[in-house]
Amino acid sequence: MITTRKTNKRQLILEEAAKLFKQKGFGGTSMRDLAGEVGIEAASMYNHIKSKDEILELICFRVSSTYISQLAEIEATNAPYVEKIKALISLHIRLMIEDGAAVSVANHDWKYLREPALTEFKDARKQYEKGFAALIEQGIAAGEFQPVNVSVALFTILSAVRWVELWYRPGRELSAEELEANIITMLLTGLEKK
Amino acid sequence: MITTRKTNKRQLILEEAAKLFKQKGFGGTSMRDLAGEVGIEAASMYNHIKSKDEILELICFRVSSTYISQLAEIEATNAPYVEKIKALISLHIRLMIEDGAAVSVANHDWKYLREPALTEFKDARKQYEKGFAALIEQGIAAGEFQPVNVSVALFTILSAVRWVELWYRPGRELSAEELEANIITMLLTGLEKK
DNA sequence: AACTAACGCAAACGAATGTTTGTTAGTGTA
DNA sequence: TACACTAACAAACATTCGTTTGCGTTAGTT
Repeated sequence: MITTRKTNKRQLILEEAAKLFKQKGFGGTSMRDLAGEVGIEAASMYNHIKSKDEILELICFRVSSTYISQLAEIEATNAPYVEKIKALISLHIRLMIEDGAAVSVANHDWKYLREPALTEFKDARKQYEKGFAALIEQGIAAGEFQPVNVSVALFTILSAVRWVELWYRPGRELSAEELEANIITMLLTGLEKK
Repeated sequence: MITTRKTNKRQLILEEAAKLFKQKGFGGTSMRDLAGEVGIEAASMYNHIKSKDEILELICFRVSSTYISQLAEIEATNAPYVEKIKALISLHIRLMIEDGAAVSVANHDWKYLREPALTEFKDARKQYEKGFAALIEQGIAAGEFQPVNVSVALFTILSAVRWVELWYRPGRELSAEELEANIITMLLTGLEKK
């Protein structure tokens, strides 16, 4: 029988940590809490991870690098800018639904990262925002979008997509697809009837 | 000379607490940190406040009751629903700019409230959201709005208005009025050019 | 001048924190 | 059989936390 040696317990710790950090915050989650969830003692966790800070770093950077690589893929297509923005909104919603705990942590607890990880993370986020903003800017230049302030458009979209975390639960009123369609309608065509 | 006895130091504590909680989170802010900011020792703060929890409660409920009373005023007018929604968006932006620290705390750290305050706060928020949602629903029924999903519209607006906290600093590119106009355009008429 | 209340401080409290240490049982390999 | 490695544990570590206690000082009141 194959043992569970060289196990994926490290992965389990990261998953449970993301859930707890989302639920109670980084500072509000003790190593003993986390260990309890994993099913071992707090001391035993140090056989699998270096520190509590390392856990936070691993979660945050996995999320940020996912966003950045997906942005690059979308940038590389030659669809209209409307479609690129739709794809980005869709990416955010899908990632939030599939990996909500980790995304939440990257959204809220990144500020507890220690240097140099903190600066690294902020740079990565800025890089992502720059790329996203550029697509909006080019879309305006191409006549596909209204000439709104680019920062306002960018942050409105990024924020609007965050509440999915607070709201979405599997088996709720709206399916993921309907949810996505409604948010895209709201952001691209607005609330007001013309 | 009028003394500073029976002083407003309690108010000062609350203001500094809001700033620190916003900056470092409730759990990340120690009473010693806060005392340092106020200019006294941690022990001395207990001459002015009952506990750290009380500070959080005072901040959160001041914000929530402001929102609720302002919503009631807007509900009472008989402007078109478009104007009511605009007024609500404007309220959120203005409050965030004028009292950003407290609003931030009420948005992020409310989950550290202890019972029964926690339930009270959640009920207040739910009440506010219900009232807001009703205005959107009536606006749709009146033919002023597109028939989007009401929850999606509500949370998109509420979230979109939150990023002002992360972004706005006095003396930045956009004035408060321009900012407000841009966000309203984005939310009511959408990004896409028709 | 005597009293009182407000307000500050230093010191200490127990509890909880992240982490280290020493040890042990089990497993794969030579 | 012998050795190395993995992974678990209990116990203890120093530090930090929110808070309490006791005591001094100051300022307004009688």
